[in-house]
Amino acid sequence: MSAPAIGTLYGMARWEPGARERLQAAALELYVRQGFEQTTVEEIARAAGLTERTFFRHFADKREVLFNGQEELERFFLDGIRAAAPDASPLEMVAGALATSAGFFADERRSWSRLRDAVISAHPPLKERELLKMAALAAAMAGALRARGVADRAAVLAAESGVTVFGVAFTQWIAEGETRSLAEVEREVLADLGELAGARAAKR
Amino acid sequence: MSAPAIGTLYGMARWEPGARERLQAAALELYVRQGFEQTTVEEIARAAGLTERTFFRHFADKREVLFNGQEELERFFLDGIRAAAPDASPLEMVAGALATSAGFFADERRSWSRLRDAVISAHPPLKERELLKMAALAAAMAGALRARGVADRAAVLAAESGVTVFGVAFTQWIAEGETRSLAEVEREVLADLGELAGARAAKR
DNA sequence: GTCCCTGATGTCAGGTACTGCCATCAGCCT
DNA sequence: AGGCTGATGGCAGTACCTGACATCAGGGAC
Repeated sequence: MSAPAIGTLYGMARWEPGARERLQAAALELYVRQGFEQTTVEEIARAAGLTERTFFRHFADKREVLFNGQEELERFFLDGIRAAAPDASPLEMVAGALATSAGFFADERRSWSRLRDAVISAHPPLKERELLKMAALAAAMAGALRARGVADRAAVLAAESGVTVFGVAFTQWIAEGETRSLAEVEREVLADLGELAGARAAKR
Repeated sequence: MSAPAIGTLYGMARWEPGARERLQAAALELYVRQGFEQTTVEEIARAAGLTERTFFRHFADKREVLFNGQEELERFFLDGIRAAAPDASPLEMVAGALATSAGFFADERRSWSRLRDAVISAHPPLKERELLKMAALAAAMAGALRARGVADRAAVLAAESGVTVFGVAFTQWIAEGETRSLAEVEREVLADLGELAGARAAKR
């Protein structure tokens, strides 16, 4: 259970460290270059200097290799909800989660995110996995909201709306020419949603 | 391209008609009885009196066999949007789509829907496919909203919110003991969403 | 009636994703 | 010195899915 000695000064490890990261980098690169279906797991593994068998020890399947920081992202969102004011409304808690989550996506990540998103959007199997991750995120947020005393129905609706806002904001954040931070865009989209729900006469 | 003679009085067709439906019924039954992963396509095909190869002529993959009426469901939603009043707000158009869509789920379908939903919810691969279908539905609705003059951002938000409401309402509709129609439940959930977005001080 | 076309199905071969099981072997601990 | 640990490799096997070709009843053309 102790952490392995990675890159000590006194000797090479038995294997090149960072196998997992090498696999992820190789997979993204290959998926971009030649498409998801045209890339075999064997190919990815060899590009990372490993075997197919080892690939499946690090990732449950061929898609999962592109979905890593999920637990961490989830932690950001949940922390945001837990840090909300005691008397905040459900949507305010979600707004807090969105604000916190933006910390996960620093500006340096933008172009990498753009690349990754392009690959995922271009391949339905990858899109499916992403949707599942987002659904899990929404479910976790709903749980956190319930833990804060929000009623069941409201918790689910608020959480799902939060994920929707995140998705729309994220798409805008990686759009060509967009320079604002994710947090800024999220605030704008959230405001749009409020306007949409509040408007009774406004169209277009 | 002409319709095949199904069940004429003058002779048996070369093959038992309704192959597609038999495959769907067999698949659902087997998925329920022994689980999705424990069921092979070969098994489904044999249960329907066909071969594995024929299964894949009717359905793109092992999951797709449970997702059939997608185009029809989509048509219901889109018709609802197209039928909305010219001066309706985006959310009102979505409300119209929801109301129309409820026509797709007559009360006789409720227990079948419950069974199908239980299987899908219990198996992540199936859940993934369902999420993809719902995302496609949202995208189609957003397109229909844009065609009605709704701005891009608002169209996407309204469409995604509509799908969220549909999902929550559907879950409630198939809940044990629920007797109201889907349309009624949808109205309630939609009202809850409005309350959530409009409330600035209301909690729990 | 004969011929040919159509279309749903079957058969077969093959590729790829994924899994179970066992072997290997550097580094660490005792 | 010896044994344990843990990441890896090798190999066999199952199941998903596809392409190519064969089969053959029904129906239309003549």
